[in-house]
Amino acid sequence: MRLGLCCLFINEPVSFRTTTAKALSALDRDDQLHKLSCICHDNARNLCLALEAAQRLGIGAFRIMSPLFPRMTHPDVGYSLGDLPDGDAIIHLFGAIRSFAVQHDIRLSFHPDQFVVLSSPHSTVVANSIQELEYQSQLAEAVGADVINIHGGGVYGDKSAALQRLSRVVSALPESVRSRLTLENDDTSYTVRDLLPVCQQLSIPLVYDVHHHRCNPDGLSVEEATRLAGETWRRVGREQYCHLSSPKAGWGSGNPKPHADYIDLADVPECWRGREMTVDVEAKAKERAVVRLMEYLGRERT
DNA sequence: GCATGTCAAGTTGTG
DNA sequence: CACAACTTGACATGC
Repeated sequence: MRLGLCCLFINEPVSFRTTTAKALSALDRDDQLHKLSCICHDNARNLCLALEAAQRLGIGAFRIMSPLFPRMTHPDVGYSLGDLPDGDAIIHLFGAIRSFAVQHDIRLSFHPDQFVVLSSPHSTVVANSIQELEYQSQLAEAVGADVINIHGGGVYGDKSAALQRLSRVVSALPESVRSRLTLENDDTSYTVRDLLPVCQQLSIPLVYDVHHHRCNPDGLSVEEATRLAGETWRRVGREQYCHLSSPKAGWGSGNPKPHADYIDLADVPECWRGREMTVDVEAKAKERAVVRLMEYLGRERT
């Protein structure tokens, strides 16, 4: 089991910067690009630091923050890598990141946020989503990330119609996006059972989030969901990817959806132990939670 | 300096 | 019907 960290560290000196469209809009274009260039360059350097820290801690995967290049697809202040004064230096850093990740076998992924909705009935929402996916696939290509993971999106009162729209949009995506795209079961709308047919039909792997499955069950057992999702990965010859978290308020009462600081060992499925797979740890205590889980699992084995 | 409100985008579910 | 949750800062502003 390869354990992964999501986006941030709490104890390591790694931080990512961002900016807002509003702040940028007060500047003229040259100043905008200068500011963005500094931020992107900084973020690329911090991504190097992140991978070095991950390697040192024995973390085997890292999810890269969506706004690594903030506001890149914004209609007013958007830009491309070539527009940035430090573009060449950034490309150089990306090459270094890529080879470091390969050398130390750190798997990289992207997880666009909730605004990427391919099942939407609104064509502008879908068009913006595709543009965002193209941006992320460009970065993914540059740093060697093999996964861009998204949710099914909204239901709009008719799940099968929404799934049909999703299928149609996914099958028409550019190859640079499609070859990395994965679908994940969520905690309100789309379950493993809902997404499996789409994934099977389009040869898109399914990221199995066991916490979402427990919050939003579909009749499949954890073992069945793990196996069925695993087949979508085997079919494309890639290592299975799963997500894991523990409920902040426990399973007993209240809302189990918010994530706890650490992973409760009891929430790690029995059938995952010793299995060849990547597991992103979604926990508030970030790298400390990953390290603690590694220690738990290691201790358990002896 | 430090605290606080704000930030592109979508959808669902709750109060 | 309005607003928080998702997930979470970091930045900009104002004291």
